[in-house]
Parts: sequence; structure tokens; C-alpha cells
Amino acid sequence: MSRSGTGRGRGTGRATLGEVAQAAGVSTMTASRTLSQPELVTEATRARVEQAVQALGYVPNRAARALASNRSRVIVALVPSLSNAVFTAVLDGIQDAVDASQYQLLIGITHYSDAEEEKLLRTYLQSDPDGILLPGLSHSAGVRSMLETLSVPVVAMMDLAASPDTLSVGFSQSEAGMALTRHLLAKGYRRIAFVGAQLDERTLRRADGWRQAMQEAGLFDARLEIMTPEPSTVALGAALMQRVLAGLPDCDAVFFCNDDLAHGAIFHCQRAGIPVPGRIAVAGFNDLPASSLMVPSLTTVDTPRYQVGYQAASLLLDTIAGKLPKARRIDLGFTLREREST
Amino acid sequence: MSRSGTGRGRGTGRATLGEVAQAAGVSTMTASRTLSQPELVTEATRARVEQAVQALGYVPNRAARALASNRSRVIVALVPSLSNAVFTAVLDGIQDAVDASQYQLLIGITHYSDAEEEKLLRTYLQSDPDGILLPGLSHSAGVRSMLETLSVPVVAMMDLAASPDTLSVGFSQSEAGMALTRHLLAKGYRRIAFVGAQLDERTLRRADGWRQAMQEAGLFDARLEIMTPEPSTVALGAALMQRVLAGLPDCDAVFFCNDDLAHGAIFHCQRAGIPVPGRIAVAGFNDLPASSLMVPSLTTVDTPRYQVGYQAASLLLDTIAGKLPKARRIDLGFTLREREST
DNA sequence: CTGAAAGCGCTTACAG
DNA sequence: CTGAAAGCGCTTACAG
Repeated sequence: MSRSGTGRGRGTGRATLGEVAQAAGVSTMTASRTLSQPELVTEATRARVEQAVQALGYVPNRAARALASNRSRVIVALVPSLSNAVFTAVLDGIQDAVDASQYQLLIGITHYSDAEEEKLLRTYLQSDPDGILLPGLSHSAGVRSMLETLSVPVVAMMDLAASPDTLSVGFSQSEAGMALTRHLLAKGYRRIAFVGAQLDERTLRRADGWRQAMQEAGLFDARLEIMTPEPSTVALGAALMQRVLAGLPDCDAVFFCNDDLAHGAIFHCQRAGIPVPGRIAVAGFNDLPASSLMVPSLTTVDTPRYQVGYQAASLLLDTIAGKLPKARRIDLGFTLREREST
Repeated sequence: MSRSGTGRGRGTGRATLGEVAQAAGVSTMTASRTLSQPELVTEATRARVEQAVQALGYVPNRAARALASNRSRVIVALVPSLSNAVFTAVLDGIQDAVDASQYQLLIGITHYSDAEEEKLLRTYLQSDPDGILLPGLSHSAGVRSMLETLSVPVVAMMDLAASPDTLSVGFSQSEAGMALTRHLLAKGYRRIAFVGAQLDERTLRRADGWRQAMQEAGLFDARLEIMTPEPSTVALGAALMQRVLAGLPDCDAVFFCNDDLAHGAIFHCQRAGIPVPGRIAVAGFNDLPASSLMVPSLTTVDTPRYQVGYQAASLLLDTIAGKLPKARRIDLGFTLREREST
């Protein structure tokens, strides 16, 4: 015997579309159509169905819809970290774009690990996503082959693809690195160090930009490049600044790959009584909220991360909908913020 | 005619469990069992099925599984904001707990709005969640009635429920507010202002704690309470500090409801040449990463937000699994960090 | 504009 | 330890 007198068998106990249809005196498929394509139905029918929906508190079952329609209406977004304010802004942009659609967003945190990225993607394939948002351009062979097999649209975020085969929304990390370095050169700094942490793809591209600008100026010196795989934090920035001051006494400016490192560096100098930029200039990247307010205010590069998320998600949704995008590679640019610290 | 020669009809084009079963020479249900309860199957069968899974690159279809089993294996987590580092840490904890399970996490951002919270919940009901994580204890009537109708477990995060009917994981916001205020009183400050922004539930509870401590000390003065619904940011902290200095000249200490406000306040004082704590003491809440490193370092309350997320998700998953929790109300406490700014 | 029927890809009592 | 069959709640060509 069924567990209740409603005849719902092993169901959820919630109203089904069939029950809505019955209450409205129409067939299930007419009820279905009323919800998905109301313009194909008489006004009278629509009213009766909508009333039944209200009366029964009907909530459509996504799993059934996905299974029957063979469209999951799911998109997956992978980001490296939530601790990095850059990616929370990207996610905010994605959310806002997706919220306006019928799509459901599945968020995965890769912790900057290729292996985790691959594992997450594999798990999320169970939800049969209609599209995917990924950070950056470089992925493991496993991820690349999964994406090929899948044949759903993929949009790369935060950098620009070289090939037009890849949909991408972002800005040139290397040009931004170059622009900031050139600013420092123009200010007269000569021994400009680059300090990179985490060593994700974007940091490496910024380092490329720094290297190129230094080479162009005839001032490149490999000893000025300080790289560590440790996660980028304020505390690490303080420690690395100490290391620069001790190990590179003639260094007159430091380009930190992220603002949080630069904040730590400035705090360290402040505590040690080292004038910034008098003794040494400090620049960061991303223009985090504190950067314009701290003392000295921080020279940095403002990046359009919310827009990256918003536009990447919009591009993905448009592509899923079969619209031909105006551009397959959307360059949102960046803005140099010259402040007191340089 | 079907759109391909594979006989897969309007399907996804991916291997199904039936195809795996066929390749392994067993029935579909034996294949199903091999994946879900391998201990109920001979080793030989298991090997053949697993080989077929590998060969066909089989990925289970979540929608079909959810529909057939009437268990979505979905849990929903709502948080107010991603800009607030507190909630990204909560989410990290939730993710880590959920990743170890077979559950899929759906994340929603309420932007501190009851209306958005209700809308998100309504949307996520389409996924028929097996459990829900919500920030705080107070929700709109609409949300409360949805939760009652749903009858799935709900865990409140970041504060402690008064009633044992509610599962909750967090700490007492009001006691934390009291503890910090008492620290300031013990240090000899008398005209201690409370500055609250956003005015979410947690900020209001911290204000309650401040008020109670001030009343106990016979020092309460309503003019010392400065509340604004604006979002909490570093820039707002600088502006509010300016307002305190101008409007409350005898104020000797300020308790900001969040560290980012306190950071802005310290930056403002630094820029204006106002000694902290010499002229005025500054305290925050949450112990954000920069707080221990800035100059002066910030007195604040360290909150176990990652653990809140992790334990809340664990409690939810245990409850879904039918395990009786040891406690329905998990108090993770807080830690006062006495530093230079007071 | 509306409907009967098949089917999406799984799982689940129930037998054997 | 393994299987036949029904069913989860929808959508979709195809008719009329």
C-alpha cells in the first residue's frame, strides 16, 4: 500500500503538474505549455492553470524537467579561491547575470589546483551543464579532454585568449604588468623588483609584463624577480618586504602581484620606520578597497573583475541560446591608479 | 527517425547505465547496485561493471537519480554577501564539509535582503533540497512558512538559537559585543561609542552587548550609538570616524561592528595625525587578515567563521542522514584579541 | 489551441 | 547474489 491516501506513491508529497492540470481541467501537456510558452494558450486556459498553480502551491521539479527536456539549465563556474576578493567580485558578476536567467549556477572552488579543477569538473558533469565558466586559459590535459568530449560552450575569465576558438572575457594581464612597470620607470625607479605569490597563471603573466618592460628599459635583472608558491596574504607581503629590504639593498621599488601583499609591505615599512616611497616605492595589483585609503595610498592597477564575471556569464548564456556573439574575446581593459606609495 | 544511429533517441548522447549494464552482461539494476552498494554484488560482477564504466566513460545522470530516488542530494546555503570576508570563510567551511559527501551545494547570495532571501529559497525549492543552511535566526514570514511546509532540516549559522527547536551553529554575538566593551571599560575608556553599519541581525546583537555592558557600568548614553544601514566598507569607516570625532568630542573609544570599518577609521586618524589609541581608541570585530598587521594593530574579536560553516554543514548532513546530533546548538565561542589600537 | 502516449535515465520494493 | 517491471515528474514531436 502507498504511504498515504493521496495516491502519490513514492513521490515528494508536493503537487505535480498532473495535479495542477487536473485541478484546472486540462491535460498535463497543456499545463506544461501554459508555464513554458503561455502565448500558445487561450487566456481562459492560462487563467485556470495559473489559479491551480497558486491553489496547490505548485513548484516545478527541476530534475524531471531536465530529464525530460534534455536541458539541465545548469551552468558551472569554477574559481580558484573565495579568499581572494578578486574572485568574489567575479562571482558577484556571474550571479547577477545568471539570476536574470532561468539557469542554475553551480560554483566550484579549485584552490588553485589543477587536480581539484579536474575533480570538480568531473563531479559537475553529473549535472550535465549547458555551459562552463573557467578561470584563465591553461588547464590540465584531463580538463581539456573533458571539455572537448562535452561539447558545451566554455568561457575563459580574467585573461584574453590568443586563439579565437576560445571564448574569453578579461584583460591582458601581461599588458597590465607592463603598464604598471612603465609607470615606475617613468617615475625614475630603476631597481624595480617583482614579487609574485601563489604563482597562478595571472601572476605569471604579470611577471612577463614586468620582465618585458624591464628588458626594454635595459634594466632587467633576474635577481629582482622573487617568486613563491605560498598563498598571497597580507602577512606574506610583510615577510617578503623584509626579505627584499635585506636581500636587495639597492632595490628602489617593488611591484607586488596583488594588493594584499603590498598592504603587508606598507605595514612592515611603517612599523620599521622605513619611508614609502622615500626609501622604497610599493605598488600592488587589483585595487582592493583599502588601497586608496591606507597611508600612503597604494599605487595599483584597477581591474574590472565584477564586469568580467557579468560579461563572461552573459556571453556564455548568449552562446548557449545560439546567439552569435559580437566578439568571442572581450577586452575589458584595466586602469592604472597612481597614488602616494610610488 | 532518431537523430543518430545509436538508438539513443533524444538523450544526451552519453552512455547510460543501461549501456554499461549491457556491456557488462548484467541487468541495469545490478549495474545500479554495483555503483551504489558494491558490497551487495559479487566481486566478478563488480569488476565487469567497473570495467564497462571505464570503457564507456559513464557519468551518472543526477537528474535521473534524483527523480527516481526521490532524494535530490542537494543542499542549499544562503549567505548575505561575498564581499564580506566573514561569509566567504563560512562558505569555505561549508564547501569542505560538503565536498566529502555526495551532496551538491547550491549557494545563494541574499544581499542582506529578506525579499531576496525569499526569492532565492523559492527558486531553489525547484531543486527539492534535502537540507538548508541559513545565515542567522530571523527570517521573513514567507521564508518561515516555506521552511515549515518543506519539512527538511535547517541549520542557522553565526548565532545561537534560543529555542532548541532550531539547529544552530555559531557563537553569541551579544556576548562577544559585551566582552569587547568590557575590555574597553577595563582599559579605562568611558565614552565608548558603538558604530554599526549594514544593521544586519549580527550587528544588532553586538550593539545589544555593547549597550548592556555600558548600562552595567552606568555609562550608557544613546548618543554614543551610531547606526547606518550603508554597507560596511573601509571607506565608510573613515567617514564615520570623522563624524565621531566631530560630533562626539569627548568620545575616547569606538567599537566598530566590523574590522573593515575600523581599518578605515585608523587610516583616517593616521592621515589626520590623530594618535590611536592616544587620542581615541579603536576596536573592530572579526579579526580580518590585515588587523594584526596594520599600525597600530587592531583590537578585535576573532570569530570561528570557517568552523561555523564546516560544523553547520556537518550537522545538516548528519541530520539528513538521520543521525541524532550530540547538540542541536553548537557554541563555537570567540576570542578577544587585545592589540595596540586600544 | 489542445491532447494521448512515449520517453528521459535512473532506483526501488518484490521475487527468486 | 541477481532480475523484470513500474515509476519518479516532467517535455516533446505528432495529430487533430
